[in-house]
Amino acid sequence: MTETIKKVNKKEAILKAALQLFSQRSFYGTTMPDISTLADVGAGTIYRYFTSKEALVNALFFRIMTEFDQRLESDFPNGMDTRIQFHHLFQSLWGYVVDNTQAFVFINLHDEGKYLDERSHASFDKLWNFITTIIDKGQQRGDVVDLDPKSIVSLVYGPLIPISKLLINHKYTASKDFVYALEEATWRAVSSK
Amino acid sequence: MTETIKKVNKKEAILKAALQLFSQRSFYGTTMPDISTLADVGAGTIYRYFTSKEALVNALFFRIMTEFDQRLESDFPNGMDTRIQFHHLFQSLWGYVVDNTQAFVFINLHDEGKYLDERSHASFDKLWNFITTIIDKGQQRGDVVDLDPKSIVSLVYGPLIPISKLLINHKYTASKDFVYALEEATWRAVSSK
Amino acid sequence: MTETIKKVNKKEAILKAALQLFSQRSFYGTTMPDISTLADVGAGTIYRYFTSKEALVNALFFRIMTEFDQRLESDFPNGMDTRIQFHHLFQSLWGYVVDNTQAFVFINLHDEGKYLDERSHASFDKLWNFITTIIDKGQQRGDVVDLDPKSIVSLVYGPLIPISKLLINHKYTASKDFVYALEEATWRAVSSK
Amino acid sequence: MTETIKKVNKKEAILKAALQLFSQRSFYGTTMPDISTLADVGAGTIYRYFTSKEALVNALFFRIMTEFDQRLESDFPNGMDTRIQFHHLFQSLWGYVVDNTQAFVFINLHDEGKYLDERSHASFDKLWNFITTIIDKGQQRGDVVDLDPKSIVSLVYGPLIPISKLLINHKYTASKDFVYALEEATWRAVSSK
DNA sequence: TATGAATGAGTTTTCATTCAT
DNA sequence: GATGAATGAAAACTCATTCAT
Repeated sequence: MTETIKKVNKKEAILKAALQLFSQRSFYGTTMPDISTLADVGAGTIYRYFTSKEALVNALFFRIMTEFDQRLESDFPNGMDTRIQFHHLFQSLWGYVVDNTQAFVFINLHDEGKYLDERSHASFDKLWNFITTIIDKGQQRGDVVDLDPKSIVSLVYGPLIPISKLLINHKYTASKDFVYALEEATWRAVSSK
Repeated sequence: MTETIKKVNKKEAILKAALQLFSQRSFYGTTMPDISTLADVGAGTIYRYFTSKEALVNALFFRIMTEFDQRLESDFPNGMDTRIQFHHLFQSLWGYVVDNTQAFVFINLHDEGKYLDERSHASFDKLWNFITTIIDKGQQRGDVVDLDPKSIVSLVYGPLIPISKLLINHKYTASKDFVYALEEATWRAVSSK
Repeated sequence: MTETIKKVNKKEAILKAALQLFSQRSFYGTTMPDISTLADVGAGTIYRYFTSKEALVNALFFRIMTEFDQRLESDFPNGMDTRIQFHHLFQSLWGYVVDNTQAFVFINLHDEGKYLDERSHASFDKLWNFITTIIDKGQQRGDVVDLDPKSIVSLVYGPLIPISKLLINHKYTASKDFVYALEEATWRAVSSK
Repeated sequence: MTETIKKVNKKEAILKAALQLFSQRSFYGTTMPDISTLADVGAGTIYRYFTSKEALVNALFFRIMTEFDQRLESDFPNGMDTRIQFHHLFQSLWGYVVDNTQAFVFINLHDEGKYLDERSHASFDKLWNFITTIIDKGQQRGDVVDLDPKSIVSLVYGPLIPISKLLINHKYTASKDFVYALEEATWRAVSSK
């Protein structure tokens, strides 16, 4: 029992430390001893839970993408109005970034890393595809402007990248009202009229 | 003559190789031999032109930011209508990214690096401030929506980040008409009316 | 226990190897791989105990000077006759050089090195000052010839430098009687009559 | 003519710069670019006069030892009284060290270097043997104390080593009277009576 | 199971030497 | 002859990973 809890705690401590350091210093800029020190475990202990540094980033990346995707997909108002769906999408996207800024920074710093494996790439694509599909359907209904779907996703997702950097550096705070105003602005860009 | 040309060529070859590798593999993921091999110079030669690996990224970052900023600022229609100014800004931004995709990817991968020196940071801030000022003035004239200027800059600048990754991977092509349509969409997001 | 012993052994093995190589080939003429090979440890292991090559010479220099100084100062016949004090000084000086010839060669090869830190310099000065003080007091008592103290110290200490080189190369052996005869000769040089 | 002078000047400039740097930083601590910069010649120019760095130290060492030896041997009062001969030896030794302190420091820092060739070693031995022979003859005449000749040479030569370091650092000045007093002290050590 | 000392391959950097001008 | 840019072998140092405890 205590054993299991401890085990979980160590693994979680390692993942937490890794997230913090990878998002601040990038994959190659972070050393395994850095992680073990921050996680307060022995250097060798990391290798009990992850076979290599690459395995560690991949585990982290996959977990984060999965959580992120679940946040977007859970309670998604399927079958409802495009505007309602967009509202849900936008708010869950922003909600995730505000609550998990470090994780979002981590994603955008690492999504092109050549150390990412198939599964990690797939988890990234899954989220991206989910958003694309929503946009797609909106276009089919004639509610969303007729542009390449990837561009439209970029209009929605892209602004979060510089903003997440501002949030991390505490140069920015996102109030509820603010996010609503941004949603309106983004919807103006994206809606067919 | 030949002397000077050669010298310039070596330095340029090193900068070109460094840009390519840094934008693909990041700063720490790129080794000096990687660069010297791609630039087709001896490993020691890099150190004739740059005192260290850090000095090299900084020289590259500063040069790129300066060129980028000049592109935005040159021929800027000062004193003209906000819409015209926005048009110029959007088109020069996109023009730069389309023509220098690698450089743009490089910027977004490195702008938070702790190896960047004061001058590099200042060159980044200069461009960001230039855009912010344009937005600011538009707001003062009542043409731009009343939101935190940093958010508005993010709405304009942010989408280019995922798009530049798509451009690099040839998963995307930006036609003239397309960029015009995107400008319209972005203007809808940003304009107060 | 075994842990501690091993640890001590590795550090000591490194210091021993460093002493041998530095005294034979000088600081810059000795490479870290040379040292690690002779000490029979991995190249990286040296850096677990010493932060840099400079830190290693300094640790070695300080340790040697401290031991040397303790040898001279321990059991020093304070308050006794100048001749007795000179006897003690001369014998402990020679005793140290005969027993630790390599260390003495090391000292004289490195005492002017610009890689030496404050502490190392201070440890060298401490020994030199100790000898100078003895000579000084002898002069005050009128037992030692009236010459600049540094010169007198040089008359006592200087001859050991070429002799230590001869000892190292086994071109010389210092018997007890021999050292007594040299003490007599040196005393004739140094005594006021 | 001018050519030849220039040539001589360049070679001399190189040797002068090498002497200064080698005596301050030792052989391995000095780089060829350091020397070429101080000599105010191109890096490649050194190789017109000396085939390698080793050849350069050896040329320098040999030249210095030869000059030093000539100073000792020239006008040596052969056939005269031991005391007179000792006077000449001591004064020419000190005269050389005072006039060429850097050269003397250079000698003592490099005489054991493994980069020295046969000729350099021989030039060092020649001087040492010259002194030894004088001592030897003095012993045969019964004027010099009966000790191993190498020890006696060390008594005469050794004190100059710490003193040359003091002279270089301007912590010491050797007046005529001073050197006479030191000669007296040294003669007391060395004379059989 | 957890540790962290030890390792050596790989990284950044230096420098003796060459050679085109 | 003189130069100094260019080189690459070798140096100092780092760090992912292993393994004895």
